[in-house]
Amino acid sequence: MKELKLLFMGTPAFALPSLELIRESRHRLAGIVTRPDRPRGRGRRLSVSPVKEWALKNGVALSQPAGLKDPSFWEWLEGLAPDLVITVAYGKILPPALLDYPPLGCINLHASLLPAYRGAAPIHRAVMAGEESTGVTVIKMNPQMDAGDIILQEAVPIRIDDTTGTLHDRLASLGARLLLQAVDQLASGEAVFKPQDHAAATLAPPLTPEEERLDWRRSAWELYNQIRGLNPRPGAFTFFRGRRLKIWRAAPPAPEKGPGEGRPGELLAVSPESFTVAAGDGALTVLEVQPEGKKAISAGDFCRGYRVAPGERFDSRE
RNA sequence: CGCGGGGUGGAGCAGUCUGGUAGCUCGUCGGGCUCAUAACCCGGAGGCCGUAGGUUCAAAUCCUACCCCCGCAA
Repeated sequence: MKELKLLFMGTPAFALPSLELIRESRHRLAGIVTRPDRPRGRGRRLSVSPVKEWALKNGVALSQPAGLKDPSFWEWLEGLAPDLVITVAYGKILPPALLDYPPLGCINLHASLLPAYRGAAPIHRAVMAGEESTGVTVIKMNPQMDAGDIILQEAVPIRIDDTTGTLHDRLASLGARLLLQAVDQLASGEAVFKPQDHAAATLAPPLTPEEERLDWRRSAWELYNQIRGLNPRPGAFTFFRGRRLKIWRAAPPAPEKGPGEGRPGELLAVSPESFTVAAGDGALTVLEVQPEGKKAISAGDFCRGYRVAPGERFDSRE
């Protein structure tokens, strides 16, 4: 099997297991491209991507081009002359010139069973939709987003208590193995390319703040899936006593709960470890919350500290 | 200089505006009651009120600076 010279493009933590496996592989990691540092968070401090940190720690050549057509980037790229470009959650579309540049092309690891959930937020959206399975896919990239031919694909069950966080970690490490397998297949010329069924494609665009808002008229199950889909970030929110309250964790709703008592959003019961809110269908037992400006606390601490009593209301709006 | 909330016994909060004995729901320890308990009753321990300085007869509370935590927006 040929040893390939690889260029890796990625930005968030999802890419790290892939980087680790590549580093340990027979192939040569010649360079890493990640998004430029940008002012972020409170106070507008400069943020460094997880992939950049990894590159610095491991001493791999790094480039952070503002645009992938920049002459300076191309100078850098031609100096490396990679056989294959790998992208894992890079965050930008690659221009055709770049797709065509490496002899073996560009491949991408995506966290869904393509053609389902094309786009930036496949894990969040799969969990929020209550899917029972998802997966990872390695494709040969083409000019359209996440639409290239499939090289390898593997399904993963979504457990009832999975959050986006737990699923993310499993998909990242499974994806890393699948990615490396695909690289090996390309190196040996054994890779098989299977076109996607574009008619079956669905989209997973970035989340909007509005999608983090809990609407208590929805069913307990929909709310449960929304909450775990938004954990560990950005979190689902509601309003309590006029202030924002994030709901970080809830219990899976009881299987058979009809149109419960109480109006949607009404606090039905308080226990030492949780509180239960009426939903449009059934009721949701909340386990962990975070008042605006405070740290996350257990639902029990919340009820004790804030003297929460049945009959109070959670509102979708302030 | 993006906007804003907060740091009070082990946990979560009130008290700060209107300075004057450190409070609430829990936990914990000891005792009692009960077939039983997330039960109830009685009693106890545990706090330099984020740090430093200032004002004052007196500061958790007012003023100044700093440290730390968090929400929104990007």
